[in-house]
Amino acid sequence: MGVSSYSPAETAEKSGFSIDTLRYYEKIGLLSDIARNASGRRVFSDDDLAWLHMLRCLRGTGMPIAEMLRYSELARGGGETFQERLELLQDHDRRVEEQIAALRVQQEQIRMKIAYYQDMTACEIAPV
Amino acid sequence: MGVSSYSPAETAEKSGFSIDTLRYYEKIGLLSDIARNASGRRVFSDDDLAWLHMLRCLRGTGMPIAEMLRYSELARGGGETFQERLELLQDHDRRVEEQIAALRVQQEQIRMKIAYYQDMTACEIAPV
DNA sequence: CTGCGACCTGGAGCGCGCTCCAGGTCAAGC
DNA sequence: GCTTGACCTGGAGCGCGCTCCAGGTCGCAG
Repeated sequence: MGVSSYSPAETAEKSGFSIDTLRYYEKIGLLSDIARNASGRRVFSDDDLAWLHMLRCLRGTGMPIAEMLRYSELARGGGETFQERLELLQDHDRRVEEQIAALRVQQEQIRMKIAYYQDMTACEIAPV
Repeated sequence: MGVSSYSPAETAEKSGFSIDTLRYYEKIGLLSDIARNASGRRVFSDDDLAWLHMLRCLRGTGMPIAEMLRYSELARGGGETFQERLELLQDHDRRVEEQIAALRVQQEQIRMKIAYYQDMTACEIAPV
């Protein structure tokens, strides 16, 4: 069972965001209500980590900060906003799908080039 | 049969790069020996378009400009550099593969969230 | 001969997403 | 009591990859 309370350094390590980025995200409103201890230092909870994990998925799949901001505003809005959050994620999912498809197509071209160079270097190594 | 000679505007349209980007690429050395007509305007050939297509694949799969520069230096080096070009592309291909795999994993998480919201909104629409 | 529009150049500016810095606070260890 | 080190703040700076701008040239249509 985890401790359910994490220092900035631990949170950075677990979330994959740097401490600076965590502070930045709090500043711009991607992270809200991060607890503080008596001396004003941030104390992250398991919920915060779960939220950071979600942010990581969104960023990692190319969602711009502005849209993540929209999503976190919705998340603060409670159950009223489930439908909107759903639509936002579905739109994003579609873009991710397109992104992967485009990568595959371009990767295929690159692999054709690789095959070409393999032929070329094979010729050099064992000519005629 | 194509005309095999293209204005900057045509080239931009066909390659998907903006005219400004084409100029920028020439300036930094990603494009070399672009022909000029009598009045100093760029004239792109089918070879140039093929090269731009390759650049598009590389950029589109996330290769940084610095590495594309390395690749174009090698390309200028002739047959001597096939082996190096091959290795560069193979390394990149591996990174693209990892990138796609990472996208898939994160997409899966997002889809779990989508499923969750779908349950939630289903409940709201038809409660109890 | 004039106007227009596509093009040229060098260089400044921009948007994004962090990343770094100076100067300060606090708690624990020696 | 003093040092150390993790943390705090507001704000400046940065790297990347373009994108835009001012001022100029050229060739063709009217």
